Amino acid sequence: MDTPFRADLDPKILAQSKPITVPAGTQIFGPGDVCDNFLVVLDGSVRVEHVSESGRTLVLYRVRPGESCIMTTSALLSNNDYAAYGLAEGEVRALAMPKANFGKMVQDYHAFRTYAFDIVAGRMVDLVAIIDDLLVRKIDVRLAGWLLEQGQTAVEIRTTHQAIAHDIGSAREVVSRLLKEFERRGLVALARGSVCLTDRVALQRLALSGRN
Amino acid sequence: MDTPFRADLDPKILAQSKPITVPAGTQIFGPGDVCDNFLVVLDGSVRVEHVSESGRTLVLYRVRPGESCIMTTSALLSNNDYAAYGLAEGEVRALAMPKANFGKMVQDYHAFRTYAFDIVAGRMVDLVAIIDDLLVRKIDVRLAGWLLEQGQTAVEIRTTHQAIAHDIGSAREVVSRLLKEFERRGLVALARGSVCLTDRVALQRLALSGRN
DNA sequence: GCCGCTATGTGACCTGGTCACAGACGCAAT
DNA sequence: ATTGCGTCTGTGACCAGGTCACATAGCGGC
Repeated sequence: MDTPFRADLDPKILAQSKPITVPAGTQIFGPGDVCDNFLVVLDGSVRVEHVSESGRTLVLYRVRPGESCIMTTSALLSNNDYAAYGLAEGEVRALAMPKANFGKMVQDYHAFRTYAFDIVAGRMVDLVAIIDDLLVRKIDVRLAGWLLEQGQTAVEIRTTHQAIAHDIGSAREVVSRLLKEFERRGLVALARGSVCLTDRVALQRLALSGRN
Repeated sequence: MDTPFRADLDPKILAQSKPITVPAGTQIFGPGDVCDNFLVVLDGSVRVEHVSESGRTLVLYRVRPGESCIMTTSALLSNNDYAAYGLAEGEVRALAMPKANFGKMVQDYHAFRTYAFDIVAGRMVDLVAIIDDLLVRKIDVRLAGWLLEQGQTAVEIRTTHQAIAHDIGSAREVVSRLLKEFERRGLVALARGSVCLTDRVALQRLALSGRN
């Protein structure tokens, strides 16, 4: 995906925002970091996690190609320090724009402003969706949805129950139990470190059942 | 509280954003509404509630004097329709700024931009705090915190268990049970439609116990 | 008083998070 | 291959809290 405002980029500013590449697993930003760049992800994705006061971590959302870490940026622009980590999932290529240039862009380009608002609003919606999920959606439904999302391209998903639990905001034991149950019902096949989707249709049905 | 960017207001724009007053209980905006004004609350507060697909409602945050409904505004600016209600709690006085003027302000005034980012970042933090609460904070702790917050000025809080439950994202029965328990322990005194705080210190201790 | 409405109390039940611990698998060193 | 260790997975017991069903209690209008 291309950055949607690319056509509007001032060549001078574009020249000043350099492309960067970070290896998989890098912590791109952390709580307390001073972030003086506005990042637009070009390739790969950045997982943004919140760290609660109790030390528990929770996946808030993922920054995908064409999107930006504007939450952190705006948090820092507004002197609101915000306890979140950004972790590179896979190798990440991104465009780094110095803070000053970001300000100029917001000021000068209507399209860029709209883009920024889009991102912010999208994040808001993400967060509210999480709240919604936590309050009303059953975990089996969330799990089924997660499996389908991860398994769009391949049948096998390589991950651990622990990681899944972390992603959907639940506990490892619960995920283990549910996956076992799914396996009993023939929806998935389990192996150490992997889950294979064997009945997407049934999973789909389950995932959608919580939506109405 | 005064709007913090007042000094920066272009007189022409200020002239175009008219003060409005709405009576208590008014629904200021609702899902599907076209919001073509940027609102800054001057007096009173606006409760913003999200409506989940299942029909359940949840209090997201309150817009207090000096703050604005920018979430909805930004959602609309970015063509992201967002299922939320805004309800006037008490009589609300506000400054309504037409959308076009808002755009101009963002473009022209650095201080206004910062203000806008502040609000957005603040809302983000609010939402994340809710998620945090839902995941880790025990309900008795949340209830104690809520009681202290509401009872800052008076000893008696006039409300129903149902309303409290709605506010802290729990169920009426749970609130009833906990309040009864609090009463047994001498922290509060209960009557139909009211809760009196009788031992703030103990409540404080309880409210803080979940924070570390 | 009586009626009707809303607020509150309570028990039974279910989901899901926590704790404790037991296996099972995978890999490396010997 | 065997042993050992670390990680991943399975499982039972328990608890907090949400849901359901219904009982009761306060309060205003008649």
